[in-house]
Amino acid sequence: MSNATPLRPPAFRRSEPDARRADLIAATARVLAREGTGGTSVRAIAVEAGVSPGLVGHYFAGIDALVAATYAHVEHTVSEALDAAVAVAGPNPRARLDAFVTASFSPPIASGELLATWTAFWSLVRSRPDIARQHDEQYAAFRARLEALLAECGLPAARLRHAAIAITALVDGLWLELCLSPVGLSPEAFSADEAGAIARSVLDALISTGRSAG
Amino acid sequence: MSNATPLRPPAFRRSEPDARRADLIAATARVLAREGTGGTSVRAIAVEAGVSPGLVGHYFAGIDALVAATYAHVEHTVSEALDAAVAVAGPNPRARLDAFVTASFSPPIASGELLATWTAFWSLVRSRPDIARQHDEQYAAFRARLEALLAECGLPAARLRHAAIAITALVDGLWLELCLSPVGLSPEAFSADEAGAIARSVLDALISTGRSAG
DNA sequence: GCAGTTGTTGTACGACTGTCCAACAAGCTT
DNA sequence: AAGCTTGTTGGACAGTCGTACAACAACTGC
Repeated sequence: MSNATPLRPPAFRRSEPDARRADLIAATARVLAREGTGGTSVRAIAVEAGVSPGLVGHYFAGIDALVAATYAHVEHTVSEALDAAVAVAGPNPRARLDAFVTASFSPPIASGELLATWTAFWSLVRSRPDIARQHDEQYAAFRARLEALLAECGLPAARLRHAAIAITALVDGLWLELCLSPVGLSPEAFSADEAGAIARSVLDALISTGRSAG
Repeated sequence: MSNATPLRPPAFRRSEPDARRADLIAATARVLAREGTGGTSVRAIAVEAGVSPGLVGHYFAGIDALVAATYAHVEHTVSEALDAAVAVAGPNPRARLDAFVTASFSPPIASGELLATWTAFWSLVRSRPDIARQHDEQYAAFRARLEALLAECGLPAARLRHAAIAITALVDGLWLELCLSPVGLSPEAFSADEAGAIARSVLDALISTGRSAG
């Protein structure tokens, strides 16, 4: 007998709070992508993360808070992808703007898998003031970046706000429809390339109008 | 003793199937508006409609089918409101287009109460092929009407498709943000009037570009 | 090696979900 | 007035939901 108490592997591993939080958020994003809003529950997330269901409650006040944190994380990923696309576009202002909208309709941003995260979050905005505030902040940040890019292109300051709202809405609307109707499934659907071309042509129209008339 | 069997009012009233269907759909719309997506259940809808919960299953295959029917009905209402706005705008093509976008941001279309119906529907699109088809059809109809209005304005046929996609996305994006951030609650939020002005200025840019360049 | 800390487990709990169906009754037909 | 059709009821059903909590165990510091 070499060992009276057979040494078995640990039943679980401890994690640093931040790492575990990140794990749970990533698991939530995967479940939302795979199962959709309706199939996303505390238990499904716990299984996906390989932890006990009780742990979710230990790190997040509730399922709503977890969804909100997941939205914040996904939006952060999107922001980084957009910044990276703008950075590689070089110094030309218009090229940077084009890179911004093109990236908005390319993976990993334009992916039907992200849609459930957005709809789940939107469902909470109207009933939860704290989540409404989170939405406002993230929307404001998104619009501010677009305003900066438009300012670089020489758009007069007086038109910046409306132009940024317009392009944000245009990109959001195209992105939403792109996620809802992936090309190939429906005969009328437009492709990511088309969405980019459309957004760029609206940018053309807005910027040239601004220059000739303002 | 006037009556051995006291005559009591009927315990319930029968309805024509179509009328009852319409009642249930209207009740679903109200519950979605009041309680949000999360609070919308078969029982809540039955209470709102003043019927027994079992009746819901008698008329609709499931809660998903009822949500889809509610979406179809609300979108029909929206379409009629848009048509009415265009009709009263008179014969001038550009005035008709302006009326279209202005109405898109006015009651009863731009109302936060409608948002839950849309998010609930969007949540079903990716997992239910039949609902995806319904979305494609209603989106195509929406875009077709916009194409007709743009054609009246003299936009060349080659640019009609992209212009209609652009304006549809722009209006959708503005509408969504308008519902998510009612002006007054957030300092940066834009108003319905602003949304209309923004959409009309993009129309200006698109149409004038089309005329001068092609 | 032995506490002490605390991340983690697993389950119990009550409330709620969607679906189903046998019994009932409203209103039309005869 | 009696019968029939069928819209309607109301509860049963199995399942899932989110949350709470006592017990357990992995790791830290001693």
